[in-house]
Amino acid sequence: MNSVKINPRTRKPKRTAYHHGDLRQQLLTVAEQIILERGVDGFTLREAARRAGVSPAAPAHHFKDAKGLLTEVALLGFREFGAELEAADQAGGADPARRLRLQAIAYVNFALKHPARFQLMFRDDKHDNANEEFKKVAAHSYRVLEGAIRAAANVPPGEELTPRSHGLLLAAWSMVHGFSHLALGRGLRGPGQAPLTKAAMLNSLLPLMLEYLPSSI
Amino acid sequence: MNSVKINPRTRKPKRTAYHHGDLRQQLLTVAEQIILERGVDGFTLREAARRAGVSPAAPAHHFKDAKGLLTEVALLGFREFGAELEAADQAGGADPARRLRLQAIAYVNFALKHPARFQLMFRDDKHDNANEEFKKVAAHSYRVLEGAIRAAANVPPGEELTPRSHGLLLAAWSMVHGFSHLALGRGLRGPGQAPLTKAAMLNSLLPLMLEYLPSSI
DNA sequence: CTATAATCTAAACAGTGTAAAGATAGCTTA
DNA sequence: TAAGCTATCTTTACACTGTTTAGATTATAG
Repeated sequence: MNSVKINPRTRKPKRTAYHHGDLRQQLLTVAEQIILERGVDGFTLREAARRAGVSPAAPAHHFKDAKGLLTEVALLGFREFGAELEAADQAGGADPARRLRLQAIAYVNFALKHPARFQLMFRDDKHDNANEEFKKVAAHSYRVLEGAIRAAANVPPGEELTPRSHGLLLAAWSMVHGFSHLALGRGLRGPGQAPLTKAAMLNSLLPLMLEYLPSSI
Repeated sequence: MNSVKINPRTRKPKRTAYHHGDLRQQLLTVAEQIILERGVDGFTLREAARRAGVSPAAPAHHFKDAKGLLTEVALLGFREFGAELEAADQAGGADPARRLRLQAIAYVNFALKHPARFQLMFRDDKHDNANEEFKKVAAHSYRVLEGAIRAAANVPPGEELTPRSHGLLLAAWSMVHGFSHLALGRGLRGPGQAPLTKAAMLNSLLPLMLEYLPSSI
């Protein structure tokens, strides 16, 4: 029962059969590869079709259009993102400051590990932000952060955030979000404007900043 | 001597003469209008040429290509951005914490007032980041912030930033940069996921966050 | 086994950036 | 003033893009 039917076409992009067999999944896969190689804006639907070995019109049967495909990629990204934030949060145990700090590291770590995915996730013009499922998973990530803030500020779930705790949330979120964006651009430089490796940004720069992460109200 | 020859073609996009007379400047103007109306990715070189009333190939004589034109727009944006940061810095007087806070407000204010320009400025793929003049003006904005940090941390110019002051810089920069990005996306929401006006984000949300702006070392 | 639905291809259209070749106008120099 | 040179612009063309339409093929349900 647990045996999985492995479709040979899943592996070989160059197929000979008229029907692909697993096109939807493979389009998601190659889309991710493309935005990784060429950036979010380097993505083209035709290139995705090409890599999947199908005609340019084939994707339309699985996704409304290019935006629909990218929406799905972003959605999957948010799912993983939320899960990693949650794991970090739980690793923090009962210490709210530690929960917040580990979430912050996980946030930036995700951005640097999956740069294209991360950028896509926050590029509203590239996906359908009206999509219900998308809004749901995005909101979930937000709520993981909110959870740690509530713990730090002693605001029980259900109650509205106080102005001060709201400020704390904004400060923490903006910090990691801004750092991630700067790190993925040409923003962050080392001494003498030298570009930095991702490892350097994560292991050297980020800890310096996190000294200033507001962790209590 | 000081009388300025006003070229009528500067105002009327629909021109009849073969030569435009002020095409370079007008392309910069309409480019800014286009990215404001349609977003950074909504920009097309042909549309810019259309609005300037010239053929699709005309812009090539003033800018290498579409990227070249956008680079110039971003460069002009950075010039104004740097000037506004500098003005805010000076308005802070001798109080380092106040200098930092006013710069932070100016940073976010610029992003919300010129959303398209701001997004373009930090979209490395949309402009030629090897351009020397561009690097210069971008670096200038950075140095205005650095100045306030040096004052706050008591690090004289010339000396390298201490790790702690470097962290302070990263924290402040990331905060305002991240807030700006979230504010321009669909990230920041009010109670009940309701979208917020720019005024609300600037006047209600931002001050809450700035309570946590690290202002001393 | 057949009808229907799902999935794909082929062809076409309007749009894009940019390159090449030619037209026009402004400017310099005699 | 006239000639020639250079800057500026147009026309045309090409290779892309996303998406639509009509038709081909295959899978599947009855």
